[in-house]
Amino acid sequence: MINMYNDIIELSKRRGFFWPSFSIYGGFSGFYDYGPLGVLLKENIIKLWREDYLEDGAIFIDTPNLTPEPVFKASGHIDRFSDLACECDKCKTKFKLETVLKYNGINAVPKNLDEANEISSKNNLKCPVCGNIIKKVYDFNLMFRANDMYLRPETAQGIFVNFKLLYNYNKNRLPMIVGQAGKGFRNEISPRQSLIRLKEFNQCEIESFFDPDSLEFGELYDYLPVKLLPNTGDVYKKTVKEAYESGIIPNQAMAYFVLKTQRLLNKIGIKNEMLRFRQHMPDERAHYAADSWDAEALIDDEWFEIVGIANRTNFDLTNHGNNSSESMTVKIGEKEVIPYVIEPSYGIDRIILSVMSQSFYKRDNGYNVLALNEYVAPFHMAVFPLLKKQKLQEKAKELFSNLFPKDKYIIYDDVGSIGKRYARQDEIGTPYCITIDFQTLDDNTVTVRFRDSMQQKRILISDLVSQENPLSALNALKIVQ
RNA sequence: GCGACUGUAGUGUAGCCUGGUAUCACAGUGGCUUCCCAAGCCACUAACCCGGGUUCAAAUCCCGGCAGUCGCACCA
Repeated sequence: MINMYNDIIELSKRRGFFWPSFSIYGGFSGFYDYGPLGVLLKENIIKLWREDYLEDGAIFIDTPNLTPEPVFKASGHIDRFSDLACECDKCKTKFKLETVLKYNGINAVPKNLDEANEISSKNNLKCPVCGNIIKKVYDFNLMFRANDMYLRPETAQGIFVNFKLLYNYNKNRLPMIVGQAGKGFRNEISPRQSLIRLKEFNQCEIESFFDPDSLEFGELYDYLPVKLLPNTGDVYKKTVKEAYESGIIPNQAMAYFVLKTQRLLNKIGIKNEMLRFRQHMPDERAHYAADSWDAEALIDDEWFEIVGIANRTNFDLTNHGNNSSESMTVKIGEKEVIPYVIEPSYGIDRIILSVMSQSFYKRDNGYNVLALNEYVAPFHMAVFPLLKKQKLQEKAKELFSNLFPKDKYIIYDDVGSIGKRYARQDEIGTPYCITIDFQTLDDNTVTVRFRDSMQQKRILISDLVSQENPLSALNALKIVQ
């Protein structure tokens, strides 16, 4: 990695997409702020996600970040969302306990701290680094604790604990698709790479509930072939539909969400050739998952997980049913079942970084361009007076206020020269710039300048402001051009 | 968390070795210019990561902390 990535980090800070949090106090790793442009970009992405799932009849909720202990006791996060770890007294190196056991030729797999301590006291565990005997064994949980509560490591549990209310809302029908956009928190040991590994991050999760006997949803349709890496080691480039039909993706609902995710990510701006789906190896899966496929995006030359699509079976509902006062059983016809869950979980911060990185390029003259598409670009268009002349400024402001009621994502700029303003908009991804010049004062025409081709076209102001949607008028103009 | 390297205006940097409070560019503000791809000129604003030590004097040398990059480990 690191070429384009560095440019993105620098651009983001300078222009206001994102930057490290709390930097006036020396910084604090694992936390990032979204700036004025980043907020717009993020909201646009979440909006695409929400609208895409509304198409499937999804419903959405919003639940607390702080969550009481019993919820995570039931979900398995208290016991299993942690690593047994140990530390060498002498050289202070910390290890996963598993690593030290392997090093010492011990095959036992302790399930909890008691078992781990027992193994540790019966064997002399040598430190792989200095050879000293390791005594200190402890449990490192990846959740943040706040008094007797935990900050949720995923938004999903907020949906599971509300299953019955949601099911009732949904008129007792399956499949049921429920989404939540919100924050998740993980105590990462070493946060790295800006938005890639954050301690506090943005998630958009979908929990889709099914009759366990029919893990089927929607219709698979033909779409672009995409790289698929099942855990057999094979590599395919196929449409998702073909992958399902040839058994590479094991169930229809999983295939449906892989396909949906591919299309959504493409729409957001992840390039299809820089996207792949990789199935987890069995030992790689989360404690709740029976099968998992990650969508991975290419940033420079490294692949990063941006979406995880997991088959959670009825693991969560069964556990909440057993540990709470609520039964999670539903009646379908004659049978009583606990629904199965397929979960596509979107890491918004990573998606943002991927989109920016994949959209970024330098022109021959060295100037930056962020070729964001109109769905996610913070601003749709910019309006300029050619010069800082009162008559041009007035005319430009007039055009701005006529366009604004129809599209709020417009920016007015008269700072610096016209060339600088074009360059500035290129760098923040604005697809169209509209310039008022001296000719405008005579014939009410303006120039429209296209970000990607840098070409211009002159049109009548009235042809633009008479449109219900000026952006689509500009899109049409681009196609004609 | 370990190791190596690093930390100077909003951004990117020079200065650090060989101590004397800081260079340049871009961005920003004001002014002049009929100027369509980061134009020019003038003026202004703006920084030595934090703490301690050595010294008459520390951006510079020493120690500690914090943060970043890379490598190892970690990534449910």
